[in-house]
Amino acid sequence: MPQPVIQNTSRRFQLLQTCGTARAGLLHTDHGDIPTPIFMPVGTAGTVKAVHQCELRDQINAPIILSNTYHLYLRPGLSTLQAAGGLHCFNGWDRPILTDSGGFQVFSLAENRKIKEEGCTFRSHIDGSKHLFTPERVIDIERIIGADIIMAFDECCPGDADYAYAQRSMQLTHRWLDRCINQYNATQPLYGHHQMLFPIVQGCQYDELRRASANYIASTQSEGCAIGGLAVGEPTHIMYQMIEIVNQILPADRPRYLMGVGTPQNLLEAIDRGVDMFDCVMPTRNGRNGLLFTPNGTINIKNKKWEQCFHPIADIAWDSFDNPEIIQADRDYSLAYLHHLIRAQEILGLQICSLHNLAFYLWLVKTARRHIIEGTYQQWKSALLPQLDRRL
RNA sequence: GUGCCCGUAGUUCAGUUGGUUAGAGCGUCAGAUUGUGGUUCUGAAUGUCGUGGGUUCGAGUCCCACCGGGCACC
Repeated sequence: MPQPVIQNTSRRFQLLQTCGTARAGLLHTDHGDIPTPIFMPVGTAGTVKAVHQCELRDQINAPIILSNTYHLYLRPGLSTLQAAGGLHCFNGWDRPILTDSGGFQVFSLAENRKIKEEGCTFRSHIDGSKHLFTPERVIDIERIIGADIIMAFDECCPGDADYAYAQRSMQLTHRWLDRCINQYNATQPLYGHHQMLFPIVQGCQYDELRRASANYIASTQSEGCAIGGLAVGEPTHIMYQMIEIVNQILPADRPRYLMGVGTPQNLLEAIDRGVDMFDCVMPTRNGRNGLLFTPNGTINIKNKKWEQCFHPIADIAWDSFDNPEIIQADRDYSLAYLHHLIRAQEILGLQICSLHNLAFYLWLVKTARRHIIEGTYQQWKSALLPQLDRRL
């Protein structure tokens, strides 16, 4: 049986400039354009935790957010999402959305999973009920959610898997991808805007498998390609090596999305190796735990040293960096106050840290993009990396 | 005034017929967190065992006095 190919695709990605292997581009969706490289805030349950849509839009100008098929399917459920007219109408976000397929939850909720050729059975973390995700079912669900970019259903292999397991897992992911593509071709968007299907490269930490998977994904004619199964326990230099191998194969005229990554340093290195899109829970989850990312290093706001530091957040976080778009919260609130809010587990503390970190991540990719266009990316990266490693 | 109960880490408490270096939860101080459960995990610090005396090879534990808290009765 020949490998199925995605139909009704068009050129939605413009590669504008390269600097070494780093790329600056523009991805067009029916809900707006996305400059790349880009970081996509994670909004698992249809909301970026602790952040208002208006803050995402007006204060930090996030062009796209991510949401999760697995979580939305369980709650609020498909009938509500369909009745609402899709997730854009439901949550009021009128810019692009990307939905993850639930493949990662199969991996991360390992106790409850059972993977078969047909698909994956799992138990709900909410009420313990049993469910079956098949590639066809996941595409149907992603049609109902209505994101602009939808991810194929894959198996995310553990970072330390042996070759035999990694190979079987990759082959299963490819067979599931064929079924995703067939279902995608056989169905239509429900809400009148185009949905791009991104397949996912797997292959764990094995060069040969990564090459095979990248070639398979490249031949699908998809409008974008994702790299999965990284930052799952393997050493960082292996991750970078896998990115290099895969990006030598993936077509240059399509955006490349590195799933679930990562630290600010990871982003800079991956951008340098030709990655265009990122998502990660790190800025929001670590923010809720009181860790602030800044261009001068990280701040653990829970540390006693901040107890009576009455300077505005911006004075320390953005010291010696010229950023005209510093969020108002960074100017309004002191580190001492934020220290108090986080220790008192006040909701406002989670909001400030989450928004601050997302603002920083978006500043990082925006500034990276400017330096790619100006041809100074590598120098800028080399100067910034040691700063990011600092602890304030 | 009399009788009874209690006093152990910042806090709430455990601590065997007296037996190695007195423990736990929470808190504190740090660290981790990579396609999100405001989650979870890891490490560290912290004791005049109310005070003083006694018995004993050995006392948080038994005895006496005192101090502090609580309850009941007069």
